[in-house]
Amino acid sequence: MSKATIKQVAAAADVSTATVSRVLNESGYVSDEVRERVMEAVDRLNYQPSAIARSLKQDKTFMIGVIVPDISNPYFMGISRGIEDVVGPEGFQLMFGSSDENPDKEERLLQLFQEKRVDAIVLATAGGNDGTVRRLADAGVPIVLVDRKLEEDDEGAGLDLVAEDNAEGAFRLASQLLEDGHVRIGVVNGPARASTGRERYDGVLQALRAHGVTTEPIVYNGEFSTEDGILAVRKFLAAEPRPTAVISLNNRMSLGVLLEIVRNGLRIPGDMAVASFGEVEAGSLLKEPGLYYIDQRPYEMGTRAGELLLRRIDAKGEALEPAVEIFRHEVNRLN
Amino acid sequence: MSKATIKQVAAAADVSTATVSRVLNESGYVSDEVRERVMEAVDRLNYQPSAIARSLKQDKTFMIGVIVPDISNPYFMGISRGIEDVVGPEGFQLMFGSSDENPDKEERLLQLFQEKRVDAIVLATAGGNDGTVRRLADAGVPIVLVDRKLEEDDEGAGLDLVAEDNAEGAFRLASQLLEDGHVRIGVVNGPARASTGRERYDGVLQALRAHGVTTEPIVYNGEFSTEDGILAVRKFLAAEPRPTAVISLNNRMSLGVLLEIVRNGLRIPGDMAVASFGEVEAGSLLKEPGLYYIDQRPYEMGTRAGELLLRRIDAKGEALEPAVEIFRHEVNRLN
DNA sequence: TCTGAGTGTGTAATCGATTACGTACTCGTT
DNA sequence: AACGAGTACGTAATCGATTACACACTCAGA
Repeated sequence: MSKATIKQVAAAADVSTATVSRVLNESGYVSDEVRERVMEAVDRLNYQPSAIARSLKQDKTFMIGVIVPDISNPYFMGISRGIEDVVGPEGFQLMFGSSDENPDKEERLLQLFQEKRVDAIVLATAGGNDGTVRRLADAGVPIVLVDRKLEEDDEGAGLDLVAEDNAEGAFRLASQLLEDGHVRIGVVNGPARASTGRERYDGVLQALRAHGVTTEPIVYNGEFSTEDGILAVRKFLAAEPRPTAVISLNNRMSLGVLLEIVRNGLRIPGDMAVASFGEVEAGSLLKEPGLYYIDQRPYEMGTRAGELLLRRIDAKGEALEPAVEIFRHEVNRLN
Repeated sequence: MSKATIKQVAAAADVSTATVSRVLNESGYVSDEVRERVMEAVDRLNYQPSAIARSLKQDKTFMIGVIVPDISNPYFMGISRGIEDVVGPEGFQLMFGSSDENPDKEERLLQLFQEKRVDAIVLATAGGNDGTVRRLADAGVPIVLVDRKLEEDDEGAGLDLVAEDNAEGAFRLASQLLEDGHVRIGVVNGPARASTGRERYDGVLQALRAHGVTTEPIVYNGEFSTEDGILAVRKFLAAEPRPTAVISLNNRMSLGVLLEIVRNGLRIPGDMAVASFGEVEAGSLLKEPGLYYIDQRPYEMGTRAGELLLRRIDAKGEALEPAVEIFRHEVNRLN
């Protein structure tokens, strides 16, 4: 009862495999009578063509590998949805891998995807794999970078790139706190491997300088996890003198920041002001309004990435000049 | 510079393709000298074997299809992590599909996964595809149901099943509210297609009966989305008489419930008590403690599902008697 | 010396599709 | 009547690996 092959269908319908293929793909000429015989055989045998065999012959898998640092982050899920909504209608299926911010795991995924012969790769890199990425690109695998740049180069380094204006966003976010009179600011930063972390932190420093603040900010370096936000707040609360505001450079960490501040019975922004790069879905559960945040547009970034993917896949390896798309944003205040 | 084949490697190392294959798979005998020549050719040509070709020959893709109703729900992400942590070390890669609670989309995914010849399928069904599921199972595709049963049958219907004791959990959850003196309770229910929705709602009804409550609960039927929680609360607040407690039968909807109650300036549980089937990650952001919830154990469910998968894959189509695993839980109170 | 087990390597079939090419028939045109 | 275009279908090569089988050689034990 299992897996019928095209040969069996051909035999059952008393035609050649070529004809069966023609019927199923609606290519070439087939008489109505034969078509019907084939169709009948197809669903009598419950035949499902093997995408494996097809891919081998056609050198096309209709699969797109997506590598993100944290699959449970709504931000990356948003990007994925955007990609899928664009490439899905063209017949492509996404294949996910989460690197968990771990460059080694990311490298394994890149390798795996190449072996699986995905038609293209979307990469939000955890960093540290410039060499592997370049090898793949040289081997002709279409690659679109999202959210994060490679380490070595400041531009997409010859690859398509869809990212955000991190420095500018962080600058504005920090400026808000500064204009509210905060001077001692705790910064919850991500790993230096991630270009987003580096750029956003630079933006904060620039804002401090622009506002004539010379005291060094107190910094916590984490891995973009909720737990990191919690630990950062603990560090800040124990600091002397204690900061009056926290700026968190990633949405997951922001949630941790909020949870820990609330757990300590402090009020936001009364006792501790908070600014977040990225929205916190449940932020409105807070007692009082006043949370500053930058709302990113992951879905739009995803659709744009999807378009770039299709463009590259259509180009079939021909050299295209790399597209770079930078999303800008505004600072918002909750409620 | 692109895609070298095993034939090119063989030529470069001046051996047959069989020998190259033996070197790469460490099977059969190969002399040290030849092995070295081959290895050298492999990385000089930057050769990556084609998983496509291998899969065709070996009838094994090392891919496991995972179909969930909502990929952005941390609950299903937890299950997925559990699965991955068990099957990953055995060389399997997960391939995701989100049905968005849509039976048609789910059917397309089932079909797609069969064509891609995944080695097994994990299904948290949106409902309405009993026929297709059974066809796949008959065709020899190992299938493990998680979280939700098929519609027709009360047991796994001959398939492996990892689920929760929904009726019991909902019974306890509702009982808490009842014991606190609530009589008018708003129930935020999911679609009847989902077995979880049906069973949990039954549990609530049983609790009402057991506590001698005869007034009909006021019910909102949604699709397990956050938006549904919001709409449900609007309905309840407009009802006359207004319920004093809400029980939400799914974590996503619970978040919506909390958000909308807070948005209306009401206190939890003072003005409106809330009980949730499933944890709400950011629940602790609430002003006051008092949220009842059942904490599910998606990760453990995932690992169990992973084990069942491996068992079935190892069995290679031999009939195994179906395993059914039901997780039970306790009611907790936040803070 | 003969035998058989253990090594080392190549030849060719195979997996399940697609597709280039060839053949044959039917018409309408000139 | 000859020709070319359009229609209908089959044969066999092909994609890139794995693997059954065959062959050849080495060496230890009888």
